[in-house]
Amino acid sequence: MNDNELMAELLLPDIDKTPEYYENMFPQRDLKEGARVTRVAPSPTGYLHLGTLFTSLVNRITATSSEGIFFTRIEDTDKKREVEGGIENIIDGLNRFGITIDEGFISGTEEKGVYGPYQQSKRAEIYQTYVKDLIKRGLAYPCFCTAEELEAVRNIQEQNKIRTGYHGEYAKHRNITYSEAKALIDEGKPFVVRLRSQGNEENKIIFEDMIKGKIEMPQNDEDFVLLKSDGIPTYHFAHAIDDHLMHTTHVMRGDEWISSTPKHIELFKLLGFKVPKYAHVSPIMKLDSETGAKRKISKRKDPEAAVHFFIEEGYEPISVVEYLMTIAASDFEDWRRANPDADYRTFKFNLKKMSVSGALFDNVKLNDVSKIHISKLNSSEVYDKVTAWAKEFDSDFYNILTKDADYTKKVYAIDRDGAPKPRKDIAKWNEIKDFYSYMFTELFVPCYEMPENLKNDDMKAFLKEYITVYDENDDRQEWFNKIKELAPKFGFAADTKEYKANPDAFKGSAGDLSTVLRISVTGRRNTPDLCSIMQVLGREEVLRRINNAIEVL
RNA sequence: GGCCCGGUGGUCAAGUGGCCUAAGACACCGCCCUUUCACGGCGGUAACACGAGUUCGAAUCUCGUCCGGGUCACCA
Repeated sequence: MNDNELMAELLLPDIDKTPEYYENMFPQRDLKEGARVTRVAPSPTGYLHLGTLFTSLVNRITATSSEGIFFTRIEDTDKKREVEGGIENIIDGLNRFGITIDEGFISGTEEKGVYGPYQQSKRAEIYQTYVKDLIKRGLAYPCFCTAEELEAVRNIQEQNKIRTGYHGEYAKHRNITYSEAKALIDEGKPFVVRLRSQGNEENKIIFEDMIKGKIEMPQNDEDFVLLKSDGIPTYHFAHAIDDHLMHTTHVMRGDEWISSTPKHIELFKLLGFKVPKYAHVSPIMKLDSETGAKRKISKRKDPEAAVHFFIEEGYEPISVVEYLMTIAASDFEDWRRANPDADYRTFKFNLKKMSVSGALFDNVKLNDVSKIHISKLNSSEVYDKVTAWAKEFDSDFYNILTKDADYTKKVYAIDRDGAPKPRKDIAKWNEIKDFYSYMFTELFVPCYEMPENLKNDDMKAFLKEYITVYDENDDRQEWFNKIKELAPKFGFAADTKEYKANPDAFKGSAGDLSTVLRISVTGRRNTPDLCSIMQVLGREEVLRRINNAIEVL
């Protein structure tokens, strides 16, 4: 055995397999020409982040539009940051937003597919096998530096304005010999395994990013860590091994990874792997309320960073996804207009149409997308969704809604079922409670703020007269005709045009009178069609409310 | 600070040297429709960061400046 082989045995004595073993175990995928294999590789450190949802969507749709595979892989190599239930949070979140998973973790506990395990903490032996091979080939070595030593070196580098990092003359153990290493290990010193980088900072590396285009950077020359002292790999190494063995064709990830891509490319080449295509996705930004600056959306500062926020607010998952699609593909909105009812998954997604710079998260636009979606739902769909939401987040409201399901559905049917132009006014379910409060006696709060240009006596007289002609069976036309017929009796114009042509001749118009009625019945100036509201409310309740108004005025 | 990436209306953006007197969407404003609101229709306000250069011609190519973002870990 030569020194490198001795070193490999010294460092990883228990590893008895070779890379070939795994190469044979995970052969090429059998997919059609051009099929793209993509993945999302989250760390189970908390809730599903908006950015993760976004990149997952992009990965998913890229795979879908090429009839490829989209899989999940859990990057749990950092025990310190791991959170209880982290895998469930993320995978269930993805499922909830309709991001289907072909392979890998498909729920918090179930794995699917033959390229696993899909959890890095369970792949230690695989990584170590490849590391051992690298050591044998003289491309990796042990480093015994402590955190303090590394820190000290960095300080010196900073003082002397030298690029920080473990490279060149600052790579203390780069030339360590077998016997030196053996002595240290016999002393029980912990070590990491570092790459013996073959790169040179003077040389440029050029790679084609599928979103950003050509990127030119200095080659990596840092002897970065491959295996941490606990034998678990760093992200960089795990990425190279996993995406090679799982045959990922397109690595699409957040653009914070651009700067380490030269490391990854060096690894792929040294390992003899085919370098995947890279696509770096721009982050979703937000305007910082304090500084006014545009910055990456942050889990700590922004509630909407955790995707669960949208669920709590009562957004439809599909609305959020559709909104994200408008950010992901600049031609998506045009497509959507041309295909208003098509499933977004049939949209032909093109990475080239992705924005190079980060988009500001636009809640107003999200609401617009969401309103359009909800306007297409019928009353029983709305009923199902609202009650499901309320059951989870507003139990008082849930009880009110379900007390009389048929009644509640009738409420949602107003201006919706069969309406030629359905209302576009609800963006999320938590708005419903307030929006329709007057339809539920438990929530109704009377309010008699009448138009200022009208006299109380006139309004009172009108309402008194109105209840004598009111018929709950009137259709929309008859209903309004009655108000129009009453109008002249009190000095109001029956016709709006008539009133506008000669406003001084009247106290107001029939429109003003219907406003009086509207406020009496609902406590609001603005509501959906009043005639329908009164029909749903029923004669008894309507009369009760009008009589109350007469009393108060 | 080094290294990357970016900068078109308030926002998302189209744009690949002449078709740009710069598209569209959201938001905003006005008018119309109208029982209110919403919807819908019509119209409007509003942008190529700045400076040089290349060119007959630049939002588009080059350089510089400024601004913004990312990254420099035994974190991902």
